[in-house]
Amino acid sequence: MDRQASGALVPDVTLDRTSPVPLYYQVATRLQQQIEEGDIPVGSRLENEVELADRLGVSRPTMRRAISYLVERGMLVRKRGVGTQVVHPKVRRPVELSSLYDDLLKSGQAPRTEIREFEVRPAPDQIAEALGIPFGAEVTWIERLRFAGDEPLALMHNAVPVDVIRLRREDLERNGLYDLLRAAGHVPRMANQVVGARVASAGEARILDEARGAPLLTMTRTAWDAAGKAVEYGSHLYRASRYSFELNLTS
Amino acid sequence: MDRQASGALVPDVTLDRTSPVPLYYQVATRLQQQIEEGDIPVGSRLENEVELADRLGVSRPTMRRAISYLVERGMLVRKRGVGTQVVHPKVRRPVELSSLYDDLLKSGQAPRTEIREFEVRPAPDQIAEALGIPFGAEVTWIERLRFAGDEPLALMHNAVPVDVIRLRREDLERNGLYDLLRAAGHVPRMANQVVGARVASAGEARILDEARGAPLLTMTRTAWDAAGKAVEYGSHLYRASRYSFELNLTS
DNA sequence: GTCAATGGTTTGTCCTGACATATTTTGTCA
DNA sequence: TGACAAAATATGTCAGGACAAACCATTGAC
Repeated sequence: MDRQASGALVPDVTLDRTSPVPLYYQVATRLQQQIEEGDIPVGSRLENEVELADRLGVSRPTMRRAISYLVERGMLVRKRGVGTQVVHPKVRRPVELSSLYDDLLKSGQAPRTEIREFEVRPAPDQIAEALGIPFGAEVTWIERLRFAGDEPLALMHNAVPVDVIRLRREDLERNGLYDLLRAAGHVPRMANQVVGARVASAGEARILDEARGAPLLTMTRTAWDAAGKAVEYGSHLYRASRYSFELNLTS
Repeated sequence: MDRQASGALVPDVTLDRTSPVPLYYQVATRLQQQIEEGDIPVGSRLENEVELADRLGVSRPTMRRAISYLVERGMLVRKRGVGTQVVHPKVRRPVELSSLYDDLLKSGQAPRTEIREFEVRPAPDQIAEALGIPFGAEVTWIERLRFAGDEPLALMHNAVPVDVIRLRREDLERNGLYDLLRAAGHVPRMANQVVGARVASAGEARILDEARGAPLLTMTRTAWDAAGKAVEYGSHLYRASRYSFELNLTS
């Protein structure tokens, strides 16, 4: 019997030690590729850490770190005394903080944005509190109507502190708010969302091209960047007939 | 000038090296306590890793691991060349996979459950597919009406594969489904949720004590345990007038 | 024949040591 | 005084070794 029997064969990978990309990350990325492409089948056991590290020419801590990375992302499961297994792809999808604009782009629909209101003004108390900024601090206040194709989809209200990013109307027409925030270095990393439902008022129904009394999804959100700075407050209305939230959660 | 000036003082902690609890976890837990109790103020910089490790009598990798643990939970932020800072508590809440039952308990309301249907039967094709089990495999099928106080709150439908847990009607009346799953060793770790809205049919309105046409929140969810085994499928209806989802997301 | 002990395999934890790299501060020179 | 260079400081990465603990399968005793 030979060591190969102990686990699925992980193909050799070429590592670049001169690259600024960390070794553990290179290993993790190749491993992920091979899993996604099916070179390492779902449910199969990997070779043990020591052998793997040996064969790839890295130390065991580095190998462990690469594996840990994939374990945290839900692709692998480790069991002490047993080994490391590839889990089912269904469970693998990463949690993502995405905006409606991103979602539409990904699903192949053409997002279009009509800006109905755009002004810099002091934040209302309730919003200042949600953002954790002083009462009366200035924010950019936006009302946008988001279309998918020709159909209106969502009526969105946002407040962004002016010291986070100086928004311009033109940029907002072409890009999603989250793209602009990311580009400005304020990557949204955490968010608190409340999702509810109510029926449309007459005015809302007219704007969204729905009947009065139609069900609407409501979402209010506060988002923070990695440093804990509040970057966005949003209060949105979605047509329930055309949109629903898809979420992937991890404990 | 003395080294103490380099960062906030982290009080000494007592570590138990004979305990089965890992050192890094002991360190992380004490650190978390001190942050939560305000001993280490929000926004302050910690001492550098080497000093901290030195003073607590652990190696730097162990210290780093403890800090990394808190960084992943969003309590600390590290910047290379700068230091480690305590972030604002608002951002800190951990992502949790909780059930409605848990949520109600936490918010101090008294949850009560009326079981309207309970049977073991072959899974409908659509549900079998969501769970990733063979067509016709047996599941426990449940319809429950959940009350908060005296008011009906949600009408819940669930399917749980029989090989995951053998549910009993009595247990479900006293406990939430997630508690039972946890106790059986199938801790829900990942979930895919779709949240939408629609108006109540006449039958649904009668059960939920709402008017016909009242807005309802809909949620369908599939949950998996750490090993990637599907443990639960749920399709729920919530009264929008009495309930909304609160979510904490991390990228 | 059944149950308990045992040994091998594998991951989990922890240590020491070293060098790399990003950032800020200090110091020097024009 | 201003700009650039160098040093100090902090986290990031990587190696190699050692022991602990959980799990599984086999062996052995009753």
